[in-house]
Amino acid sequence: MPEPQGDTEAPGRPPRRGERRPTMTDVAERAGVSRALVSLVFRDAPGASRTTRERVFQVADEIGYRPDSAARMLASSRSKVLGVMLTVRNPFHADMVESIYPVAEQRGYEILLSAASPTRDERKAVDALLGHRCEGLLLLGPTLPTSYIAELGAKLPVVSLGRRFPGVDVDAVHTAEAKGVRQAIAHLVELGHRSIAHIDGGRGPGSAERRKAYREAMRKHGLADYIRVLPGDQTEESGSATAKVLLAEGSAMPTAVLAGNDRCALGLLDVVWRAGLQVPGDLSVVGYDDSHLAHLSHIDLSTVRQDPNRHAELAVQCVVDRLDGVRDGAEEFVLEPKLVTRGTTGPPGRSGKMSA
Amino acid sequence: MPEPQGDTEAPGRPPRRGERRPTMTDVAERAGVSRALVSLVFRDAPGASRTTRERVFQVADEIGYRPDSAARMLASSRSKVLGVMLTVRNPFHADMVESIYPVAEQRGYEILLSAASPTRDERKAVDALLGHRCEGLLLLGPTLPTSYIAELGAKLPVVSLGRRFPGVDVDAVHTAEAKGVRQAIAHLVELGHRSIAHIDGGRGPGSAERRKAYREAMRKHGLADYIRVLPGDQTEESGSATAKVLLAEGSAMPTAVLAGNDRCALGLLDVVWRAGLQVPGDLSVVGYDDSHLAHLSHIDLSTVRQDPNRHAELAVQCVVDRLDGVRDGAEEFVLEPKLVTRGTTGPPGRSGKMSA
DNA sequence: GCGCTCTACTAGCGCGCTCTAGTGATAGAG
DNA sequence: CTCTATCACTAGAGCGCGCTAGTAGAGCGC
Repeated sequence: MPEPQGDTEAPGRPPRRGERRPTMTDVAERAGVSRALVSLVFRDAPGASRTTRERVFQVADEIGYRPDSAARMLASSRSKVLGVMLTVRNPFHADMVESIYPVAEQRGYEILLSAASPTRDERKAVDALLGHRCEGLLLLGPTLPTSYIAELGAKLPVVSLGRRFPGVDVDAVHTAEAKGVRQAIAHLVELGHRSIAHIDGGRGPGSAERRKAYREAMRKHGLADYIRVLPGDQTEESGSATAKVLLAEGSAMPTAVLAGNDRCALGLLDVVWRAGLQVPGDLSVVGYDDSHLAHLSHIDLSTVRQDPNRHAELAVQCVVDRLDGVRDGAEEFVLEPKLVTRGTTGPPGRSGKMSA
Repeated sequence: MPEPQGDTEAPGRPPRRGERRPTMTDVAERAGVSRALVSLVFRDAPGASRTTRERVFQVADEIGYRPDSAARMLASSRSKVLGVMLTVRNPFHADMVESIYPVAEQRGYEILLSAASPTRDERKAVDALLGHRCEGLLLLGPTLPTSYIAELGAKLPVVSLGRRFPGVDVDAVHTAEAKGVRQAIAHLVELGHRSIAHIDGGRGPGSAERRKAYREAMRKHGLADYIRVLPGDQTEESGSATAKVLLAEGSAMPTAVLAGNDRCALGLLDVVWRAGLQVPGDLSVVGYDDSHLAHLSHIDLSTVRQDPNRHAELAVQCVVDRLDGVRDGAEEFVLEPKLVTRGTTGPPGRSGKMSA
């Protein structure tokens, strides 16, 4: 029976659930000023006295007025909204989203989240954002084809986090993958490891660079013979699957593994622990991302830190600067990674449980 | 009418950055019909011939027209948008979000995501959604005070997932916590366990019910003396912390644990595995949620399944029905949980590694 | 011819806001 | 006294769309 609306007559009719949401006009009337003045106050624009300002805010609060962003963006043709496309399961994305909110807010932008998932591809997620008039897009680890990214980039400021799109007019923020890998390998070598394997990240962001850097770093340390890239992707599944493969090798297995990312490292660790091996005694493990997972005290994963905060900050700044017309050409922000050594790395010292 | 734009007339070319985005009027002009007709076509309303319909769509496609949701919701005073508040790190939330999208789409609604996090409380997340004119709200495991929920519920249709708010005019979708717990305990008892502990979920959704049900189930099985509720919350940290406490007890530790949720179970498992104990030989573990994590082959967690798909379906239907005026009083949808036995539960049979 | 219905389409108001171009009112400068 | 400057505020035109009321024309029976 309570149908939404449609009958616009009868100004004083008792509205049902949720009474007509108060508008600027309501505030203006109640405060005894013009609608324009209220608008002024809410936009924090100059031209209103202190007292009036306060009264307007007070009245607004009383009647529960809240500016309508739809009308606002229609009228201003600026939405002040940035769209964020993410994969809802990815913990590193979660970290970044958390950081994006405050940074955007400080710059005066709102955030709209749109999730990609197996049943909802990235294109769809982006489409939703565009429909909501986002002025700029932050794409977290996009796997969209370059041509599509280029098309997007032609329409509005776009920044890709974690993946580069060379030759396309789109900004990118990512870490110097090679450096992180070099640090990780150097650390392991210093601890005395020689047989260091790498679980590949597949088509995931940064994987190609990491793979390449791994090979180079190994060669640089004179360990070319130990180079071993295990196929995988950036999921727990691939980590655990690889773990099983390695465990089957018994004493021939590597003494250290550099995983494609933290999730992968996690999957590997679980299986290894479960098999009764000691970490790092029997196997040292290094992750990549330093996502929330790695911090967890029971995991205590050595990993390559990619500062999600800094990523977020740069990405937002990137887009906002472009919107303000500060910058124009595509730019690439390369962040310094940092190896964080925690409890999953140590000298190779077999504990004798190898065939457990 | 100001002329469209001075230097940007070039049909067929994708719009350059900063170029005025095409409107309905543009489509109408180009197709040689009225604006109203275009509107008609895009709303899929009757009153346009097949041929016209097709031409309009084709022209729209050519110039890259995309309906502006802001204008749309302003004009119709219906946004056709449902807001979803979630905790970005929660895997069970991720599962639900994935299911919510298709269900909402099918019902003709869009979804707006807003994340709560340690640095962005739920109120703020909800505020953002309201500002975007959501017609209804889906709150995933809200921890907001009842009074605030009631306030929200008075304004618009709200459904809470996983947490009940008795006495408030707000719908709720949750599983029959007690049943799930009973099943889990029965399963463990049947396997021969007597000393079954429960890690509490703290203030998390469903925790109170689970705790109570645990106590009752234990009593029912004549195991009142073994009742043991360990303080915790619904994070990995609490699982691992509890694991350490239990491990310190040596042979006095319980033979089975019912965790507050899957994340908690995970934290516990990692520590237990790492300590070299066998699961389920030394300890059986049951989670709660059957989130994505539990499925992972290397975890293979026995857990109480809460169907996220069904949750999503019911929740969306709940809100939509209320919006359509089908229903009015607060309703509670209680779903049947289902114990899923996987690899982390088995008969208690100490493997002798207890002091590892 | 007339009225009637049905289909295909159009005119134009207004959703809640922003923003430009104003209006007075007061104050100091010449 | 007039002239300009500044401040506090207002009028009113849209932003892109939905939607109601309307029109034009075709078809049909009488």
